[in-house]
Order: sequence, then C-alpha cells, then structure tokens
Amino acid sequence: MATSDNSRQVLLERLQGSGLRPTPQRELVFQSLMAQRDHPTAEEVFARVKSQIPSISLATVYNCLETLVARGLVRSVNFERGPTRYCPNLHPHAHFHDEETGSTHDIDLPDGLLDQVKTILPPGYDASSVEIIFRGKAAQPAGDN
Amino acid sequence: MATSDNSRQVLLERLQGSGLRPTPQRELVFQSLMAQRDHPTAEEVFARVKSQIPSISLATVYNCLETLVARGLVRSVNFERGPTRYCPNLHPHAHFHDEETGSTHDIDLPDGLLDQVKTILPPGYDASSVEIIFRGKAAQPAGDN
DNA sequence: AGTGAGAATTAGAATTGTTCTAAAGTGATT
DNA sequence: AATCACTTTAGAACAATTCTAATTCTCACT
Ligand SMILES: [Mn+2]
Ligand SMILES: [Mn+2]
Ligand SMILES: [Zn+2]
Ligand SMILES: [Zn+2]
Repeated sequence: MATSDNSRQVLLERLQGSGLRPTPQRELVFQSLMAQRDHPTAEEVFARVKSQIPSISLATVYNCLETLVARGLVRSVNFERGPTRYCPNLHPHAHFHDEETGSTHDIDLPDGLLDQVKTILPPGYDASSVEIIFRGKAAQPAGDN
Repeated sequence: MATSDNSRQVLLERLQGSGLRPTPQRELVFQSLMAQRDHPTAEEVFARVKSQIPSISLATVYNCLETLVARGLVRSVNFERGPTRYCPNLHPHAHFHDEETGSTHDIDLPDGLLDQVKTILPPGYDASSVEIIFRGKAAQPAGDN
C-alpha cells in the first residue's frame, strides 16, 4: 500500500539527508509507530519491536526515538510527569488525554487556530511552538488508540 | 498589606475546611510561592524555605506542595520531562516557557478563549481542563520571573 | 494542664523513566 | 585488510519523585 511505502521513503530520505544510517532498528521503530498510532511510551515501543528484532535494546529504542524526533518524523508528548509518548502524526494537532483510560487522542486543529491563539501573547513574546492539551473523558473509542 | 494577609486567611480556611492542619511548614511553603511567583521547582522551594525553617525536609516540601495543589491553592506545571514547577496564579492562564533563559511567564487568557478552544473537540469529548503552553523567546524580563 | 489518637514531619531507601558509558558491531572508503 | 564514523548494546548512573518507618506535633477531650 502507498502509505507505508511512502513514509518509509520519507524516513530513508530524512536519515540519509542528515548523514544518518537507515538501520533496521530505526526503520522498525518508525514502522511500529506508524502502524499503531496510539502514542506509546518508549517501553511500549520496545515491547512491540522485540518480536521483530529480539536483540534490540531499550537504549536503542530511546536512541531511535530521539533520532526520529530530532529529524521531525515523530513528535513527543508529555502529560504531567508521565513517561514521554511518541506520535507520528505530523499535522498540527492537540492532544486529548483521557483520564479514565489513560489513552491519548489526536484532535485536529482548524486552520489558523494556532495563529489565533498566539494572538494573546503580549508584544515581545515570540512563540516558536504552541501546545494544547485537553484532559477529560472521551466517549466512544471507535478505532484504535 | 492586604494581599499576604488575605491569602494567608484563604490558606488557613482551605486547610481547616479539609480537616488539614495549618502547619508552619505548609504556611511557609505557600508564602514562599506567593512571594516569588517565578514557578519554582520543589528543590527551589526547598532552598528558599530552609532559611526560615532550617529543619524542613525535602519530603515535607513535596508533601506541602502536593497538599496545596490538591486543595486548589496552587497549580503545577510541567514542561517536557523537566521537574514539576509550582504556580500560585489561580486565574486561567497559559504558560510561556522561554527556551533561552528557562524562565516561565504567565499569559493571561482573554475571557472565553478556553471555551472557544474547547469548541474544536469532536462530539463525545468532555474536557475537564485545557492547558496551553507556548515555547519560544520572550523579550524584556520587566519584573520578577 | 495532661493524655492519647491521628496527622504531619523527617531522613533515608526505593522507584521510575531516562541518559550515559564503554565495549563490540556495521559498513563504506581507502 | 585497515581505518573510520556511526550505531547498537548491556548495564551503570542519574534526576525527580514517592515510599517507609520512626519520631514529633496537634488538638480534642478529659
Ligand atoms: Mn493519565
Ligand atoms: Mn527549557
Ligand atoms: Zn498525537
Ligand atoms: Zn503560572
């Protein structure tokens, strides 16, 4: 199918373009995130990829995730002091943290909302990023996550 | 002056009202947050209050902060995986994290903005809180923080 | 004022998530 | 084949926070 091949290409290009190697570990970690987009923690990614590469180490998973985030292929999200979660959705979006289930949902942002929100900043404040986090109860799971 | 006496009263009332004791440690931790509203970490609060009560322990500072947050007298804020910071500003506000200085600034929210932002949630999502975090470079320090 | 039960504080151990270190592996380049 | 940079790996180290168990304090009740 197109999606996975396409994103694989993007991955390879981005890594090459930065002088980084497209190792099996990096590819697998990325694939895993793309395949199950439920904002897993590093430990969860580790558990998922072990079946494909049983020798992979947790340190490598952390290394790969860090690389993917640094190359802009993946976003990291934090809720309070919980473990960092990883998200392959590159569209501008907010996060909804369901306090009952612990699950995290992507919320698409209407065009222009981030700019509108930046509007509340007093003069002199230059925001390079805006993050919006909702907490509460989500209704029907309807899909993965 | 009115402010400190007033907030001290609020503190005492809230603690009493929950069957909690207004201990010197709790009062001091709260005072310290009110006096220097720069979003200190627990360690920073610890360092600040030690001069008044040299025997206070870090565990107690954590305990007091947790109590204050639980009673709604103080908010906790997190940036990525950094240490939790504490904020006595109870008005609805966003946070601006200055990436150069590491300082944190409160950004007042225009009335109705949070409700407006909640508007982007699909049906079935019920948000109990919305958090907005800016990251970037702030201009003039102009005051404390 | 004195007592006792529960609440709070304390120091230090334990826990969690993450990063660091040092050694071994990989693969292109000479 | 030797070299070199990059990567992976296991385990140690680390930072922030929470837990534990002992002690101290508070305060309602005598
Ligand atoms: Mn949660
Ligand atoms: Mn920072
Ligand atoms: Zn996401
Ligand atoms: Zn604040």
